[in-house]
Amino acid sequence: MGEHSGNSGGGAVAGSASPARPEGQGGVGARRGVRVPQQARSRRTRKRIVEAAMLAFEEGGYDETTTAVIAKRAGIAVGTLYGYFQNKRDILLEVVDHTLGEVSDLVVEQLDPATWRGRDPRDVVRTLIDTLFHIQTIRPGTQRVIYERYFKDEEFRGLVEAREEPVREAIVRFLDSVGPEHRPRALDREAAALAIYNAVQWNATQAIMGFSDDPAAIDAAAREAADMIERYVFE
Amino acid sequence: MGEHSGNSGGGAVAGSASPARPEGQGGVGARRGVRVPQQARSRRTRKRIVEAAMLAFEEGGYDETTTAVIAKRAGIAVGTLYGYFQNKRDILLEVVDHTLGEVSDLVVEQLDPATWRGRDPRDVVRTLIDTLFHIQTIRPGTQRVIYERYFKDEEFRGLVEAREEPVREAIVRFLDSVGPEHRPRALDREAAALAIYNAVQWNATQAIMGFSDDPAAIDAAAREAADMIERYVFE
Amino acid sequence: MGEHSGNSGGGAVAGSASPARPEGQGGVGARRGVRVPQQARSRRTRKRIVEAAMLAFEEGGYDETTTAVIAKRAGIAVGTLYGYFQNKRDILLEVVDHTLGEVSDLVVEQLDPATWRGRDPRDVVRTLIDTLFHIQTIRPGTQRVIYERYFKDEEFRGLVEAREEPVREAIVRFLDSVGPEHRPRALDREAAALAIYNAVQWNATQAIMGFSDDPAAIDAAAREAADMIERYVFE
Amino acid sequence: MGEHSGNSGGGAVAGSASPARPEGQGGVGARRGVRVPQQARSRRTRKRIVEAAMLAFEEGGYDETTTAVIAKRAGIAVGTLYGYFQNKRDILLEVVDHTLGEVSDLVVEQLDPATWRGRDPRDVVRTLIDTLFHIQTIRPGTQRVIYERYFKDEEFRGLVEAREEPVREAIVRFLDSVGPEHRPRALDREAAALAIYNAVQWNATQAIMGFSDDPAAIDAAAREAADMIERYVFE
DNA sequence: GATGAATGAGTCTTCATTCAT
DNA sequence: CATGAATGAAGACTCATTCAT
Repeated sequence: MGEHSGNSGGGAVAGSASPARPEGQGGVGARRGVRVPQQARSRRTRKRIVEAAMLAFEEGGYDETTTAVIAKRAGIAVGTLYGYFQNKRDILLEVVDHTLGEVSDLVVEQLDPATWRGRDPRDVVRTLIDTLFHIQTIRPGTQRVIYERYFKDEEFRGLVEAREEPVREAIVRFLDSVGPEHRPRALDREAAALAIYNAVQWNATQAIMGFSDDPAAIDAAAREAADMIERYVFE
Repeated sequence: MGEHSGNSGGGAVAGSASPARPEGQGGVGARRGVRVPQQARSRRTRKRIVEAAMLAFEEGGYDETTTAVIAKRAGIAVGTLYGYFQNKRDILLEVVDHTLGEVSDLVVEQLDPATWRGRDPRDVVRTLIDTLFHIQTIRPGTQRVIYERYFKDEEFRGLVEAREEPVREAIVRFLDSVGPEHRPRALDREAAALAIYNAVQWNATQAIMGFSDDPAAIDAAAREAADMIERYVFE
Repeated sequence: MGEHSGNSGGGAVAGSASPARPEGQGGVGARRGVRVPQQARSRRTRKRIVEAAMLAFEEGGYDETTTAVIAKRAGIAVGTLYGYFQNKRDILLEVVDHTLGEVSDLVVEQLDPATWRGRDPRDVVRTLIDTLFHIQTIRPGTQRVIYERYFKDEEFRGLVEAREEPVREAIVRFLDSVGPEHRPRALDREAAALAIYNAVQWNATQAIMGFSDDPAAIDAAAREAADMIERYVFE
Repeated sequence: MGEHSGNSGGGAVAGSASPARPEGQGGVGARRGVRVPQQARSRRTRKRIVEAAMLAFEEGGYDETTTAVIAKRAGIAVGTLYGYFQNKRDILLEVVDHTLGEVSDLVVEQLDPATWRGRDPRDVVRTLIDTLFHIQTIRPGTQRVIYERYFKDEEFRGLVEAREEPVREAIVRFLDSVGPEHRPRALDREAAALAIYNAVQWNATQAIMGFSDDPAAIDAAAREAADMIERYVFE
């Protein structure tokens, strides 16, 4: 449950995020020598790479982080990197996938319908907004990298969106859970969830990135966003 | 009024956007060797650079556009570029400043209070949202570049935010114009304007970038956003 | 007779082709850690390596073929490769030795004097040329590799020449078999054989590589070459 | 006449040898920033690059010569190299084109029909063979490189063949010049020229590369080749 | 002021070979 | 003997910036 769903194993991204280059499989080798880790040591190395890269990207951004730095942080040689990943971008893909996986799991967990049965729906909205704000504070550097690459790399964007989907679905479930007695009007749940997600996400991002040193300001922004969503949902 | 306010002259960005490196130099504000164009030809050259860069960034993104390409498009030599701008980033700064200036002017104009006096406030909200959506369609490539650099470069972000301020102020004025008879509750106008701006902006961006080929989907997203804001403002 | 003479066993090249680095080691001729296979399985593994390398070089060339690919094709680990061969080049040496061994055997067999006794000498020349042309069609990729390395690697060249010698000797025997009644003049058999071999070889190579898709053109080239050699030998 | 025809100027190869990548021309720039030298200094730099590369390839081969070495020999920075050539291979292309151009000019000049009018045709054959042998001694290292790349690179091969054509044509003219009174039979001039060229070329290459230290052996090989060609042509 | 040739540090990536398990 | 993860030197190429003409 703590372990984010999907990508369990390690190579999920390589498999799912790059379907564009099928690479026949039949020929010489599966993905030009990229190790499919089966041994314990191998798994550990892969993990170290991802962790090193995560920290490095977090601190320095993607472009600014060289493969050499990642390798050094992971305590391995550059070449070893390329035994596990096709290229630098693929490392980023996995790092982001992993990070968003964690985030997604967290949200889905926190928005678990079971926890809000019987509670005041308005309270639940606050929880939702808090959660959406909170996840932006996790690895802000990585969030920055995400925005940086989001519009530059179609595949990257697809990956991010795939990871955001469970969150949007959780919002849909949340909307469903709000009894009609509280919702005076019909809503296109999907469209509403998307609108809510987008609205809150960018308000959160701006608050976190802009007022990182002023928790009160962040809170205020969260409250304003909650206000907006409440009225949207309940009135 | 058509000419976007501020930066009138050309070097405004260089002066205002880079306060981090004051570089006292001369009283005139001239940076090391960077020409402050006074002659007509010089002004024209500067303009050509900015226009060439704008197109190039729009089409290819910032990192992908080399100074050589900008120069070629501007019909000048690379070296000449550096007679007008300290470095590539400063060109971007000016391009973005210029673009956002246009955008800002457009919004402020379209949201001119004079036009909405007497109209149904809900109509005005639609207009607002339409406008905020619309401006994202102007030079989408440049918008992409903005997101790409936004969190990478503090100064860049400051510049963008400075250009967004008039828009937020227009929203404030708009809120003011909605008579209390339509607003059942008190609003922190500033906070609300920010929340609205952020909410609409990201919904618009996602819609534009994601459904660029499906105007109906964009419209639907705009309507959903309008719905959200309406309830937020009027209920 | 099917099995090409020499190199029967597997390590012949390693022993004979590398006299440059004597490396006394043991009396057996074992090079540093390189296994001299005596066990059946070992011999089979070595064979698989050579076969895998042969195919890989044939398809992709020498430089382009990585040791990893060879290993994978052979169904073994990279490390295992180095249990049988000192380095990649030594594998090539053996591959080429093996290939040229087959070629050489084939030529010697086809030019077997017994078969041409009594036949029209001119016919025999055609046979000779046909054979020399034909052998170029066997594994053309490997032929390409040979030309590629021929002048880059002294030892390699020595190996190739050693394998070509039986062919030149067969030509000498062939010349001898042409009764003086058909040869109006004296010939330095060795020199003539070399001249013939070189002349035909390059004409064949050019024809095969250049007109690989046009058998008629290859035939024409072969006829022209035969013409040349006939006049040279018989007039 | 001394200056080899074609490629006079410097960029001929870039234009003629790479028609495979047309590069629309309309777009951003002609050949991604490759300088089209117009200024004197530029022309000199280009020449220095080609000369440095020629020497480097001659001494060390193509693969073994790094772009850094070429640059250092040329007394310039690596980047400068790429201002004149798209990549390392293109430098080779020009070097080889240049070298073969010289060779070709030399042959054509030496085989100038005017010089052999009235002379004993057999003498002329000797001259021909001598010339064909002689040209192999010019920059043998470059010849080696040619063989090394010849079958690895289609475009490269095309370039070489284009440069060999004038030589083959000269041989055709030579055959024409041999009066029918000396040629007892009809010859397909084109086919014969090719056969002759191939035959002599490889005999020469082998002699030069193999007996580089033994002029007598080279002479002997040349005589044998001459013998072969004479009989082919005259009998 | 304009030009555009020159610079060179900096990047990613490859791959033959080794060696701990 | 086999394995395959790890190594790391090496190389081609880029591009913002400078500066001699």
